[in-house]
Amino acid sequence: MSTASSVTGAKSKNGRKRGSGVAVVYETLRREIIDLTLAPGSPIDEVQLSERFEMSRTPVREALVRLAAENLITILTNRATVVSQIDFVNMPAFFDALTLMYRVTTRGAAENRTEADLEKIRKLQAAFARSVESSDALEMISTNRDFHYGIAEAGRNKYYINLFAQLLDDGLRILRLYYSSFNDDLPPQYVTEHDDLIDAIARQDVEAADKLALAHADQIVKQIQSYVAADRRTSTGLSL
Amino acid sequence: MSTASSVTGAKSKNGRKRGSGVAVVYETLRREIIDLTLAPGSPIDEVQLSERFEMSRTPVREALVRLAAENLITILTNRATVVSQIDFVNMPAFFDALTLMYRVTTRGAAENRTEADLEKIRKLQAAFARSVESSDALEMISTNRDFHYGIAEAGRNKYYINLFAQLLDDGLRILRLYYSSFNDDLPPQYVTEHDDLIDAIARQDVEAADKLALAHADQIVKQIQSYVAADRRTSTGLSL
DNA sequence: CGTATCACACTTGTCGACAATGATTACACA
DNA sequence: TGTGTAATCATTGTCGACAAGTGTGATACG
Repeated sequence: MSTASSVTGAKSKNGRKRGSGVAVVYETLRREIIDLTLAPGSPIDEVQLSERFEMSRTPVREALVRLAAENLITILTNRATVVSQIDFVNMPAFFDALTLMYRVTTRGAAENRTEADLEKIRKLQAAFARSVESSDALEMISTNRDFHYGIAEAGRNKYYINLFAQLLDDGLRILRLYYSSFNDDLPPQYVTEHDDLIDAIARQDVEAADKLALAHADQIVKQIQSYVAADRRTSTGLSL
Repeated sequence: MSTASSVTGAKSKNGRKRGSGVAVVYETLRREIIDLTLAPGSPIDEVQLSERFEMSRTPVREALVRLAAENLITILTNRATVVSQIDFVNMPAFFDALTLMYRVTTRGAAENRTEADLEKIRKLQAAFARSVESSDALEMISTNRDFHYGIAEAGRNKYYINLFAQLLDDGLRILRLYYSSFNDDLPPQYVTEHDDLIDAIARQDVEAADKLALAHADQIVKQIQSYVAADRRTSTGLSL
């Protein structure tokens, strides 16, 4: 091999493999949107992105189309592309769907989990517990999401997994928006609730898992609601 | 206005408005895939499509990316793009999700329906009844889908609406695959069940609506299962 | 001083061409 | 005759450039 770029495999002059460009842009932007690194409403400039990722506008645009399909960005034809706003109007629908998916995925996990699933879920829970101990709110949000996503995967229903992922990511944006509010008072009972959830799944007690998931969901919904209610920035039309 | 193309609005030389190309390709292909005009596994050629729709490959590719995001086509990087196969392996998950969405959307409709919703739903049901009377199986499948989608819209939960739409479309492909099987024996009780459903939604009886939706879903699931069970083409590994 | 109109600049949508990758075919050798 | 290899071909991924809208700012007028 004579090209001076890397050890692993054949790459083109840009240092990328042929079809990988879109994926990089897609995943990077996706992460940044969910992280709120890109604030809701931020304009997205194609040329700027193509310069940043060192590729032409074509693959960038394809990545944007994918993000728009997931409703993470909004493409205004012939006008501009912006990061999608957090939808406070449909909040009740969001809570409803989130609660249902918490329940259904947990039930599914209790029914279908393998030993390997349990092991993975326990690892995710350990990561969550660590973040709680170290009072790292941002890490808590993220590991909590991963924990429940892991449970959903054990349920093995791709329809539920996909919808749940979307809901969890939407929730991530909301929580990060308010994360400073709960920087101090961490809810340590979440760790216990997670442990109970794992127990129910382990002994395949579907009904118990369902009840615990419902209670857990209610808890989370109420917490988010209290943040939103305490913040009247978006609800009132009073600007300045 | 001096350009010699049309009356309504300014169009470019192709007779299309600027950002509309992608949408046309997307919607046309989407329809053809769901209609099984494009059979599962069919290869999709970009050049061929760009000739057919009289535009360059770029907008065609963007439409394909959107279709791939909905899992209607499968893009094999650097290789080929094909119409996604109907997934018989995940059939149980499909039935599970379909049943749940039938229930949840019907409940939602019972809770939130307006008079305008009811009127629309009744019209959709009338269309369904007409197709049953005329023994038009393909039309039945389609109007039945529209009827339940209309109910979902009355529930006003975009998360449920989106998932349900995906499930209904997946189901459409399966039903069309087997539609010759029920060309003769039409299930007339479906019309009655739909009427009962409308009644429950009209008087906002959530529990009754739920029960009816569940029974209706079971009915449909069993019907599909019987088609699939009667056809061993895909299940057995015996080729030829 | 406020408002309507026009021209300019900027961003997006589309195009045609080139480059890279995988499949196919022909061929050589065992 | 079967198998491994190399060249050819078709198709996809990417690029740079052009065209068509939109927003903005300057200018003229009331």
